[in-house]
Amino acid sequence: MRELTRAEEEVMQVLWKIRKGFVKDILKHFDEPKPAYNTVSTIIRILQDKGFVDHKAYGRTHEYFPVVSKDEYSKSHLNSFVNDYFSNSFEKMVSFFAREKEISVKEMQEIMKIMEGEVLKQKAMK
Amino acid sequence: MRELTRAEEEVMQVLWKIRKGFVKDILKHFDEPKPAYNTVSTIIRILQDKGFVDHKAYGRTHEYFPVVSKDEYSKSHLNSFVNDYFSNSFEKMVSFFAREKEISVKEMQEIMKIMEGEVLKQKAMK
DNA sequence: AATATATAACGAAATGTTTAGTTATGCAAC
DNA sequence: GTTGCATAACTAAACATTTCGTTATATATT
Repeated sequence: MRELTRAEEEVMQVLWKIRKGFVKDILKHFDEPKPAYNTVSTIIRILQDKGFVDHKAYGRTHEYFPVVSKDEYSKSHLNSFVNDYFSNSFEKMVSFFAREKEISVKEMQEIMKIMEGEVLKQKAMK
Repeated sequence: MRELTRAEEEVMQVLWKIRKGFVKDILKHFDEPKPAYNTVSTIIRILQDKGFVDHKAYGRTHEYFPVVSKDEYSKSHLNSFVNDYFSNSFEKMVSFFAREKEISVKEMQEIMKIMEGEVLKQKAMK
């Protein structure tokens, strides 16, 4: 999957949040100082070319929506990251962060509970 | 922390791997088609300006080494990612990937073992 | 010392990204 | 229908990144 540049990513984050919208809707969600209308419009056009968004036309105005979901992009992005920084081992990545104490005991236990649930689900499927 | 561009990141990956080296050493670790010597040299200079590497001079030749460790950069990069894509919740990120079945039962159990170890360590410290 | 070699610094061209002015077109208000 | 308004398309300029040829300089070789 192509990578998003900084500006493109910001537009995508808005679209993922609002699900669909016209350029002016997207613009509303930018913090000050807001970029010019045309700046957002151009980025949207690039995102269309790259296949990240598409639009539905109402006469001359276009309502844009994501074609690539935030989940899909997250997945691809994190997989590359884990590949480049943790020799493709998700396990190494998680344990690195556990050791770095970025996550508290409570959080770790919460994660473990979720993972136990997944383990059971997968076993049940056999 | 500043972000690394694509080309910069590739040079850093080599430096992190070899720990220190002259431009020609870095060049050796690139896959074909290798970039020109000067391309790597220029990128190294940019990385020095950005504070990611420094060098030790032996007369006119420079031996380069990372100033920012791979761990530091990983940490900063993943924190931004988790912030942007999982509302800053590491837990959400892990459980998303568990659900996506990107990790096998075996791997999850391994991660759980590591995390249990961390939980115990942290409790012991109290 | 003269020449060759290796290196970093410099400069510049090619490419990619970001920003926004200008233009053309359709729609609404009059 | 003419005017004004909103919009997307087009265009171009500013800026950033990537690539590498050229140059200057130090060191090694003869």
